[in-house]
Amino acid sequence: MDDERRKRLEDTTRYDPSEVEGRILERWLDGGYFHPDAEGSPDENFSIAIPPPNVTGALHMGHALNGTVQDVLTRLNRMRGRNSLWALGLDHAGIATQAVVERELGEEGISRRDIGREAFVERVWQWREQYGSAIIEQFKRLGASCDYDRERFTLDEGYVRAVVRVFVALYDKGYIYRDNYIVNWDPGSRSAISDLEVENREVEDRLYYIDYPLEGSERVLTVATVRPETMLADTAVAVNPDDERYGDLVGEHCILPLVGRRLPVIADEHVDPEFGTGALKITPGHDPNDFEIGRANGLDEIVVIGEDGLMNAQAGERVAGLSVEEAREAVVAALREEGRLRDEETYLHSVPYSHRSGHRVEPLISLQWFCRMDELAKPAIEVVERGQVSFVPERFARVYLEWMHGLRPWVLSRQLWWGHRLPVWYCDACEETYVAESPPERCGACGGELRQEEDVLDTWFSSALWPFAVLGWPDNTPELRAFYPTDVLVTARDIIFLWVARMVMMGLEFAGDIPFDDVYITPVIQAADGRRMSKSLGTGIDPLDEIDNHGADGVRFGLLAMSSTQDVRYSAERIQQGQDLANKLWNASRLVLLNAAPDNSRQEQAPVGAPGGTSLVQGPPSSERVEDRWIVSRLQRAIEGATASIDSYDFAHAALDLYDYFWSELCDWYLEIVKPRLYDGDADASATLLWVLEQTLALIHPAMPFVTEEIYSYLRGELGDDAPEMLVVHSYPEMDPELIDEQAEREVQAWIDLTRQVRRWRDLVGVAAASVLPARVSGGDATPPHELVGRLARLSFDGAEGEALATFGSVEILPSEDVDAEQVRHRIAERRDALLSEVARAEGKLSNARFVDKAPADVVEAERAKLARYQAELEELHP
RNA sequence: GGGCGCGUAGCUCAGUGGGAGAGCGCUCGCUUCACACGCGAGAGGUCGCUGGUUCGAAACCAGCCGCGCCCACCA
Repeated sequence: MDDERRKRLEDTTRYDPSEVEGRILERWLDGGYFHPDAEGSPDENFSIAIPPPNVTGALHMGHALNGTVQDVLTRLNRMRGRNSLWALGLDHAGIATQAVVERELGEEGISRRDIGREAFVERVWQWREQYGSAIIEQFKRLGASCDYDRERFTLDEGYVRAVVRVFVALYDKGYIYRDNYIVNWDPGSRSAISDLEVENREVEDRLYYIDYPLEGSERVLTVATVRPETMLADTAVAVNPDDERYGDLVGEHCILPLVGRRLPVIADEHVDPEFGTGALKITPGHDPNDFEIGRANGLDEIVVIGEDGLMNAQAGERVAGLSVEEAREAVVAALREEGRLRDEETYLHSVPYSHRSGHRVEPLISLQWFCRMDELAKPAIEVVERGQVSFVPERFARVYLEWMHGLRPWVLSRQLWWGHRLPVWYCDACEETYVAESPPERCGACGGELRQEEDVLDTWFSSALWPFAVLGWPDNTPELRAFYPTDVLVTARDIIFLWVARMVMMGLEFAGDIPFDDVYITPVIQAADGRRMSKSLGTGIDPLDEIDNHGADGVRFGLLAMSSTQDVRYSAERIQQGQDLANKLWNASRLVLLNAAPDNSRQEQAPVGAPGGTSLVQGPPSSERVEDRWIVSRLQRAIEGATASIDSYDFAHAALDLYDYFWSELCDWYLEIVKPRLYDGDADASATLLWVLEQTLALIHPAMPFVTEEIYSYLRGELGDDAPEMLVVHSYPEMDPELIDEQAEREVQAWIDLTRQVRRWRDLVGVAAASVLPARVSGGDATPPHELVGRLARLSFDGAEGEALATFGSVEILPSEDVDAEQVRHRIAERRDALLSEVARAEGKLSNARFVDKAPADVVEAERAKLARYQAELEELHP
């Protein structure tokens, strides 16, 4: 370390993330550490495909958590010597992106239709060029070690080929087809949307009871509906086949009020006799349920609401051109006028809304492209049932499987401009349809001109190909060969159906293998008050602000520490804890780096041949001192625990256990114990400290990469020339059972217990903190560990005499003017009471014959040992 | 209607069959030569309720109460 660096280390008593993070990131990027060669096999290598953020996106807490988790896994595996790729890219996000650019146009007072499709799409591309990399820069600030040199976009030229290839193949298999079918129509985006893009909201509506007169009779059939305007498209009335009230009417006809159409009365199981009047008006054109009934009974399908959300000509002169709401009022008014409205009441029920636009979904029959899912689902179900793809937490596997078993066809086409245009061409002259990767010049049947389908694909169609398309499929690229299948998918539970399930299906169908082995579902981070984090509610917290205020390491640690198998509330305290930890790491390292005297003679045994050439340069220290063996042993425990936790995706325990090891064991005890030796230039202490620090930094690096890398830049000079250039490619510590030293652990734990007992006693009897109390070792000299306990608990063993005030093990505290005798008596009385009650508890348990007989022997034995300990302490207690 | 998850210290959460834990907050004491983003000590809990299983339950089982989420075509 040169003088300037040393000076800086000495002067910087507070770790400043904002000064460090930018230049560390730059060194990582310049070093190419995130850009693996496409070599080796998927089994040897490690890979993750990032859930591609929307180009319109800004980093939110979900990304921050999700990104941190993926980065921990990627960095850990990279350090383990596996060739590791975190594949990066952005999603074109059809509706979202189109909406952003449309809004921008709107501010200029123009609509997308004013400028036309080509110009509009051009405009979106411009927008993407200008703003589309914002979120990528934000991921960098988090420290995400993605491969920024292999960025993909779901509308890249290669990606388009992948989408077209898949569409055509599914069409050729007969899975993709075009049909007139009832769909969820979103009047907001003016497009069909899939079932998954619909959310149900509780809404208070009015339920109207309408009399439908029976043909040739005075009787009426009363139906109940919340959508009276759709009666204009009614084509039947249905009753339950077992409903005795109406059994005689099945086969008869009603006359539709206002319209006069004859409606057959049919019987259908779907009708609930308990609801309303037990008679259901059937509107196949505007209700999914009625649509099914209609198809089953061969009913006419009439559509009265257009894709513009207005009543169409079919609805009749009276209401044509009106909005749905206006039409409802008009229809109700007309019914009332004709005396057909029997009753109305308020009614609370769930109503479909578009997840995207927020508009109330209008079910209607429309000509769209669909994909059958049943065949694709079968193998995707099997791989999860077999555990070939496993979910963490496990319960999500059931969620996945339940959904997969009831899959309905997927509406693929969207009436948007931004997206993958369907590879479908029509000949207007002869109505021929061509579905192909590239269309023929002219219609093969009649020679007419071909016109490409205007619709684009659901964004999730291209997303479904992500794990292999991001690696270059359909080309047989080196990346595909080296990194597919990926190891793990890290995502949120709300897109298990939309995305995860479809990736499994498409991966199996087109890439010939599962897309990932594990699916780790992250918790949803709620606002601190338990509400959803959202911009509109004002409950969102910007991760970038948090990084500004607490550093990326603090944010990462906090997110890991607060994560769980269930949803969590955002914890500012955990972030602060992470920031404090970074500072503590920095300062503890300063202590070591500024005082350790490296013993270069110990650097010869550099293990070679570790994968990736990133071996530890120093072997473990060989000190015989108990405390040195203790910290080395405790480090092994920390390695074992953290590794096991991360490998089972338990990030909170990994983070908190590392915190505990570092702060409570390494700093609070080992550093305090070893300080005098360190200042004296003790070679064993220095060697142990440097080695433990190196290991600890490596251990914590995946979670807190910046601060550990910064410290490593100072440490590296102490390690010798073989040390890896940067910590990011340092080998990850492995637990060495040889270094576990139970005897040292017991011994030092006893010192710690003793020290704490003395400190507690001092505090309770009110001794001033600075006072050094006279003490004596019963039956011996003040040798270690008493010397040590004396230093840590401020005792002096300088041969004073007198009757002991208190005894802790072999340490006797002697009277002095600093101790208030009255307080001591009081304290002793309290302790006696506590011990007596513990003794009573233990004796009670042990005198219970059933306990002694039935409990395992070791449990009984442990209880006896406790009792003995309490009784011994009682005897030692001074009167 | 079905399913899932959760009720543990003032707050946010760990703990899943043998003496109730962490972080923050709180109290007391410390400018102890790495760190006041610090050091030492402490207070604080009928583990939602009721029953059951067990020698022993915060944990396992059943029921109930409360909260949250997902799925579902009762108009």
